Amino acid sequence: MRDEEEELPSPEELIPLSQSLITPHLALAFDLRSTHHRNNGNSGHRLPQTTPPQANSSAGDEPARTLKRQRLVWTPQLHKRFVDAVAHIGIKNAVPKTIMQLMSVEGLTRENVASHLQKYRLYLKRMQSGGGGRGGNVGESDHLFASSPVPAHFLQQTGRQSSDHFIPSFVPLAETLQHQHHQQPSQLLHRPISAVKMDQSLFLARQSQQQPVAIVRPSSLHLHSQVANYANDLEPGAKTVLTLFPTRQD
DNA sequence: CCACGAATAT
DNA sequence: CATATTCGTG
Repeated sequence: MRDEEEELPSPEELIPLSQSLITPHLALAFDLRSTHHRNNGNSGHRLPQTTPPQANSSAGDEPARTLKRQRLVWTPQLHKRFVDAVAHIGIKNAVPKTIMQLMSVEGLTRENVASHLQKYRLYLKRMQSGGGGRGGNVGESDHLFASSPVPAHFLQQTGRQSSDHFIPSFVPLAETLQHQHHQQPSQLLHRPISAVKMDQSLFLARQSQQQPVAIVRPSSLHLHSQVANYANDLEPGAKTVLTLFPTRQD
């Protein structure tokens, strides 16, 4: 009944959703002083990321220069959101933009998702290639992906069947989410999250590079209704999947 | 022109 | 190896 996932069920899991990318500055702060729940209260941080390499010098709302986007670190939690999103729109409809919207992670770009999606697909493929057998598939390299259960239907389909079926009506979640509590980005960071964990340090540690890394942390309120719901449904063995999408495989 | 995705670069 | 960026295609 239970799977053997869950590497570190940190409070973050329990915390509602919505995560935001925090700035490199903060990331560095974490890196330097590990165990400190320094009130980063700093909410004034905006993502340097929204910076298209060029143009935009007019509107005056985007810093637009001098800052480049940091490498995004996909934490298990973030990946979970990713998988949840993909699972619910159906892997068939899972394209970067849609996924990005469903995830509702501030600062997440389509490119970020596209890149991750590409890798995720490879992972799924690899998994099929020897899923039950031993032999080199699913190795140590898949840690991240292994941290989230694969919704059962992502695989297979070597043949190309009609997986086109009904797409649940709650798909437009993205928009629902947005008009639910859409707060301004800046406000999201205002929360005095007490549960900020240091797993992030782990990820930072993996980065031997000197480039600043953007990490994510669970933020505060914000969308928790529906997203949370579908997150629960992820558990296999329950009523799950059928409501979500076609379990068409043969 | 935009978005996707495979290939390629860092 | 993980993520970003490029590039061809639809």
